[in-house]
Amino acid sequence: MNIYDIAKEAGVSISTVSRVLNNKTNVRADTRKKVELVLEKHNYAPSSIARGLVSKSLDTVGILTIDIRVPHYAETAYILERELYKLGYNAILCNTGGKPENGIDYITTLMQTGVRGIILIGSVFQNKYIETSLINSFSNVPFIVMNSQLHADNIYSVMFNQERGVALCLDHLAEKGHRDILYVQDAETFSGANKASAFIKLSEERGVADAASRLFKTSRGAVGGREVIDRIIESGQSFTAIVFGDDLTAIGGMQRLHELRFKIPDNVAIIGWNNTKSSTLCVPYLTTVDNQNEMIGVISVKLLENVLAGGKVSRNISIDSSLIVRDST
Amino acid sequence: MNIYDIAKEAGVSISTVSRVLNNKTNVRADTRKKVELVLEKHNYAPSSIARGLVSKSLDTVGILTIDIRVPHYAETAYILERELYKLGYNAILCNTGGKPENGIDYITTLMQTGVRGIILIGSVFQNKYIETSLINSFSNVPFIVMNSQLHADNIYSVMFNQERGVALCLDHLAEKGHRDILYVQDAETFSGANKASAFIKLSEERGVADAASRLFKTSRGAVGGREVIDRIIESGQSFTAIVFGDDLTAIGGMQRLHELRFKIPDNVAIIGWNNTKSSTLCVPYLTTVDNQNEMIGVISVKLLENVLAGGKVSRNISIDSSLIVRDST
DNA sequence: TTGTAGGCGTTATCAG
DNA sequence: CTGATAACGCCTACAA
Repeated sequence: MNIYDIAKEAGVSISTVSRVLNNKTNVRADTRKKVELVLEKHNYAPSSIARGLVSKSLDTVGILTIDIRVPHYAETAYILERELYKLGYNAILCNTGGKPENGIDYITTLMQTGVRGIILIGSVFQNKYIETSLINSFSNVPFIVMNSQLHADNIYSVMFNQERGVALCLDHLAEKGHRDILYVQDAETFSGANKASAFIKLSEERGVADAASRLFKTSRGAVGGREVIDRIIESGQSFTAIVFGDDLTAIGGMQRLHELRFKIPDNVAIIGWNNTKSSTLCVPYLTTVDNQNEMIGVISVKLLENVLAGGKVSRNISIDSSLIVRDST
Repeated sequence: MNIYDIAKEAGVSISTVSRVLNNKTNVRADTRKKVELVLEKHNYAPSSIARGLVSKSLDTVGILTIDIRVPHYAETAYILERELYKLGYNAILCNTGGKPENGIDYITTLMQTGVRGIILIGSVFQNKYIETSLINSFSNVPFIVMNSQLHADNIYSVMFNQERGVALCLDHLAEKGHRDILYVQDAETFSGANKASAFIKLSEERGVADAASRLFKTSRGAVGGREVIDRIIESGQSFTAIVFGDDLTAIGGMQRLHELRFKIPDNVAIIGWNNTKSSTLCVPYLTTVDNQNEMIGVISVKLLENVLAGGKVSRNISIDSSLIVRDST
């Protein structure tokens, strides 16, 4: 069934059918009715592909993530997909595995298929070379970057205010009487580095002498969390509280501390990040930074919508947060 | 840049360019070379949309899931996306939220956009009405159903052998000396019901009197797990081991049991299901049924590939599993 | 208000 | 082996 079949059966031309299909105003009421009847009778839906050939794009948006299996990313992808669908867009999922070359490959394919825009969940790309390559090659499609920052005319970013999150942690811990606070960075991403440098900066503002020595790095996840605890203890660095870059890493850390006979929160206070499901699956329940996932997702899609509508938009949006206090502090 | 521009620059006709683009054999070597040079020079990629207009489909596959935030589904979606991409297909993500009407809506849209096939992760649909509607409306696209069963000419299913999984649990627990084994069903899905009835059947085969009374139901997740423990105890039903339909539910159950001063595995043995990340984030580490997620995903895509290639395929594939024994039993 | 004709970028058919 | 030319299904001037 195509537009010609409908036109023939309704006794009108294809232009008229097209007008009805696209809710144009210049159609006489009874003509419209006549066409609509046929449309409904056959449950007709126009071919997106043929439409796309004219508009040079499909109603799709690419979602790039490093790995949808990471709960935090899945959460975001869910929100994005839901919001996009409300607007009539389908979401194309891409897992880059953290490899820039995969990302480039995906973006190339996405462009070829005529996506309306591309949303990056987190730091899919991390170096200037790729950034520039993006700028030069794909300037005709808007990119929304969540929690990361890239610079080009067609790039817009929605960021969680990491520094504010770190400040909340430090203030909360200070209130609880903690002086020796460590930070564990578990990702070399933009936001990971951001949090770490905020920690150093804010610690020093609060009078900590050599804050950089209170920063430890590890890999994200329970294993990384366990492993870094051993290294911290080995280092001889004193501590009564540890802030982790992600809940899972924090949980791994808690496990290891537990094995080493530390009591949480009596001997050590622990704060996680992202307010994931896991943070209430562990014992004790984890105090964590709410990353405003829902809000960032909704705003990202809204931003894309505005950009596509050609309206004036702000290029960088920053979103504040709160600390969710539970039993680990 | 389109095929005409390339043709002009290479000094050939668009037909020849098309032939080169599609690796047809009937092109003289030097002609091919000439065209390829221009192609590379401009980094040319043909429009998928225009291609789609001819082939009436795009290189996309719809992935329908209830909720990508469920770790088990995210895991599956990741595998599917990866395998599909290897084959040159983009994955369109759809979260139905468990509502059949959403599912219908998504499928309608997907058809309109010309997907090559649709893969359902789990029981997205659950009643005969919708099943029939599917059959009638969308018979021109193959559906791959994972861990659920629907009947129509264009439906193929890849199933984890639930009954075998339950058998492994019962045998393992029997070996550990357990007689009073309960099963907690945490989903009214096809596979959920499947496991539950397998439990009853196998228990009775093993000489349990009123196995049905040893089946409890709750909602999936930690909260459901906690809640069902209270009901079990209230019921007065004796037990020394509990098998849960999902890890998260099992973890909730363990938490509650812990609060009630039960020792795991000394007083109660616990088995989860799906071998999720969470199963090694809890204390004690959870014994769980490996659901062969990876295998099922790979095979599902392979099956779709074969169907699309028009080859002979088996309509129902069943996959066996193993029990991962950890500290909770 | 309605209809006709051309174009969107490919692939496929059929001559040459 | 290569090149016209006609689809594919829709949208959009432009004409009536």
